[in-house]
Amino acid sequence: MPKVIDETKIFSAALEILIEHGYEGATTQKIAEVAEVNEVTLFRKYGSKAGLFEKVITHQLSDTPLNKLTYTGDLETDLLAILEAYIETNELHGNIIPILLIEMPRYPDLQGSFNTPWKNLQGIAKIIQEYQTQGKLKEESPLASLTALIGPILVTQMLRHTYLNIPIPALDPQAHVDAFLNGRKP
Amino acid sequence: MPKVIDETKIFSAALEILIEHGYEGATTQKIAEVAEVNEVTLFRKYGSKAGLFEKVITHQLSDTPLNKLTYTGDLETDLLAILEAYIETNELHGNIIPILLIEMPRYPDLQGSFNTPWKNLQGIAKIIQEYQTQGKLKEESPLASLTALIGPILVTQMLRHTYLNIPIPALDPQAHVDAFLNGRKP
DNA sequence: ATCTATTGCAAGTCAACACTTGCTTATGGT
DNA sequence: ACCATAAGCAAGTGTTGACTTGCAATAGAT
Repeated sequence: MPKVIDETKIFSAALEILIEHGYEGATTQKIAEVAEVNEVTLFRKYGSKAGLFEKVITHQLSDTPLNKLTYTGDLETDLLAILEAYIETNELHGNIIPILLIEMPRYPDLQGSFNTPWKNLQGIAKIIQEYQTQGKLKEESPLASLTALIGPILVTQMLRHTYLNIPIPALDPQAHVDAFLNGRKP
Repeated sequence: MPKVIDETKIFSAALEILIEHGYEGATTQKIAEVAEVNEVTLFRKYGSKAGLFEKVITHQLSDTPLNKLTYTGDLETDLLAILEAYIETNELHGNIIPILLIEMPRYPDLQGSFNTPWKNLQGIAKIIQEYQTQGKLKEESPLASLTALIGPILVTQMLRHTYLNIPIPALDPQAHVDAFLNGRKP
């Protein structure tokens, strides 16, 4: 009955369910229920499920800690900031990055939606490249450095989300940065 | 009309489709079509879709390069072998590890199926632990070392499977092992 | 040659999902 | 006070998916 509904509630509900159940599993019914709006409203506002998720992903992922990162000139500080931003993002929306990476190729509808998170990653690659040209970091594809930096956390958190009965130790950002730097001195 | 059908054909078809389309997207129709058997046969032999996939995963993943790895005493050789086994496994069945990691928590049916690949990972952790106790590798949770070793390839290959229009450089195993070792000297 | 187990085939059931339509209701702007 | 707009509600459509059933065909073991 209200004239205007809370769109952010729709967005956060949709993202939450996407993360938990995947794109197929994120049914419009469930989203409507969690967001406390009528299912029909979703179609009237966004046209289709794909249209909804395009807005959801761009909106919800446009202000993660990951795109507030900047180049400071202090390599170790920046690497730590990158790691912690990634961890925080994943704590906010559990495991969103690998989930998008897996689901994207399956559903072409989602392809456009990945532009936002992808720009974040490219921004980080730029920061790394800066340090490379300064000779503070080994010369290699910045994406290679980025995957070396982020890969281990990503896997650790994926393992932790599987709810296996085996305890997965949390990754220590400082130790990881140290190891990364030792391996990547020019 | 034949009396006995080729079960391995069913298994490989099912795994291939699982990888490409996920668990939900791997419909019994598609599997039957690719495996060239009647859909009804699947239900008669395996009872349900979940039952089918339990057999599929244990069978198809019980002889990957990943569980032929052994401790040789030469650290660098073994690390390289681990990396290459992982890469080969993923080339055989595209990206299977992260896909299972993502899909498992969604479908409890799959939980049992992950036992086989999980044992592989634990076997590798054992090898790493051996080198740690010998003082050839930094002491830390073997799983932490393992994720540091495998994480970067896993992410690289996930990115390559997204078919973004951005070229993702392949990871150089030797360079990665070198960096890993530099970072993990005791 | 015969019997039996395994498969194919056709048809169907039941549920869920994306999406639509027609109508009503309330609210905010004027 | 009024009206346009946005939302709710009920019902329905068409499709697809997992799974079932009944029957016919065939190949292997005896």
